[in-house]
This record gives sequence, structure tokens and C-alpha cells, in this order.
Amino acid sequence: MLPSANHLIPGTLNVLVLKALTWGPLHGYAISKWIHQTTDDTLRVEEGVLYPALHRLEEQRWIKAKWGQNDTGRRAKFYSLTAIGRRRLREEMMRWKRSSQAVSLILDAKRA
Amino acid sequence: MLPSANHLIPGTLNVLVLKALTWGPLHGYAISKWIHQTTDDTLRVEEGVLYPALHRLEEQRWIKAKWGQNDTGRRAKFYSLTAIGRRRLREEMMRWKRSSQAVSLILDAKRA
DNA sequence: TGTTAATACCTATGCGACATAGGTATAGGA
DNA sequence: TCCTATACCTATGTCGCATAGGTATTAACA
Repeated sequence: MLPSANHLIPGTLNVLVLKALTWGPLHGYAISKWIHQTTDDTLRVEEGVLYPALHRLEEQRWIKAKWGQNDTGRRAKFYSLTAIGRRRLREEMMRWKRSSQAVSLILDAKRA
Repeated sequence: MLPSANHLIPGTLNVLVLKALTWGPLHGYAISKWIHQTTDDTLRVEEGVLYPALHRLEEQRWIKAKWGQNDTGRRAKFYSLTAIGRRRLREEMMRWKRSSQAVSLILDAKRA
């Protein structure tokens, strides 16, 4: 295992998924690819991580699922944001901004 | 438990501690206070989290410990960076920058 | 034609880290 | 006297990620 594999920052997966769904309904595989491509291969969401996460989010009513078909007529489960999910997304984004800025504040701290 | 308590971003504690020690040897309680104050109360490291983390870092030889006294003559265990720790700090900082930028890239993504 | 890669979904297991809740001891201030 | 701050510690629970499997369909390719 490479020391600098494309690991997620723990706790960020939910907000990444919610953000992905602001583009409209997406199925799991597409969410995974979108994250992967948008971050230029920096973040990679393994399927064994993504699908359980989607199920948790669905159980919490942050997203809802609906079986459908992709462009090529293939079956896929499309997830979309609920009202709760939209609210949570805003909250989680603010939380991320706040916390990550705090971390950067420390890491960028210079001697007086 | 408040939803927006002063939680750490999981995985960042090590690098925060290592960075703290670039100011010179510090004891656990001081590290905790420094993080707390530097982030203006955004990040709070509970002692039940900090001390085990310090022990792990020591075991990995990223930091080393030495009993001493604080300003008021009170006993305290002072931690300082090892050469390995300094190297790891640089690596972990780069990793953080890379990953956190990727997350922000996603969260700031706008419709075309 | 057969086989591989890509798409699309899933579960099970392990582990590490954090959150929480305790505990000890000393020093100082109200 | 009692409480707060300082300074250290352990134990337990939980949650999420990492890993390693698995199924099924479609497309590409040899």
C-alpha cells in the first residue's frame, strides 16, 4: 500500500456525494467517476466505501433512490437530493470550510 | 451532543501535533491549548484523544518525550520532534494540502 | 467465438481513530 | 475550604474507511 494513495479525508465523503447530486440525479458509479475526474485522480472513492455510504445517506433521508436507466439503456439506481439533504449539504459545506481553514491556519502558522 | 461541536477532521491530529512541536518542545497540555487558541476555539483536542495520540507518535519515533518542568516548576512531559517526525510533517502537510484542495475543488464546483 | 475490460451493483471483515467518560494528582485562588 | 486550572492517564464504544471479495450485463477485441 503506497503511503500516498488516493485516500479520502475521513468525514468528507458525505458532503462530496451530496455535492455531486446537485448536478441532478446520478447513479453510484457516476458519482464515483465524477469525484475521481473532478479531482484529477486525487480523490478516489472505492465502491466498497461508496455503496454503503449511499445506503446510509438514503436511510437518513438525505438522498432518495430510484431505479432507472442510463444513456445506454442499462439499469442503474439513481440518487437525488431530498430537501433535508440540501440543507445538510449547506451545513456540511460550512463545517468543512470552517474546519479546514482552522487546520490550514495551524499548518501555515509562522514564527513571529 | 451538538451537531457542530469542535470536532477534529479525522486524520489531521498527527499533523497538528507535529506542527505544534516546531515551536520547540511542548507538553501535552500546552499542545492542546495551542491548537485550541490558534484556531480561535474552532478545533478542540480532548485529552482522551491527545494523550493516546502522543503515545502513538512516540512509539513510531516521530516524537520523543522527556520529563521536565514547566515555568511554575511543575512536572510535565515535554515532547519534541525527531528527524523522522520532521520529515513526516513535511509529507503530511503536502498530503493535507493536496487532499483538502481536492475537496474544495469539488465543493466549489459550479455549473458550466 | 471466446475472453477481457468496463459498467453497475452489492456484502463482509478488520482496524484505526476519534468521542466520551471516567480516573489521579498538584497548585492556586476565592 | 472548595473549586478551578493544570497535567497526566486509561477504558470503552462507535463509526467510517480500506480492503477484499462477489454477481451480472454490456462492449470491445483478439
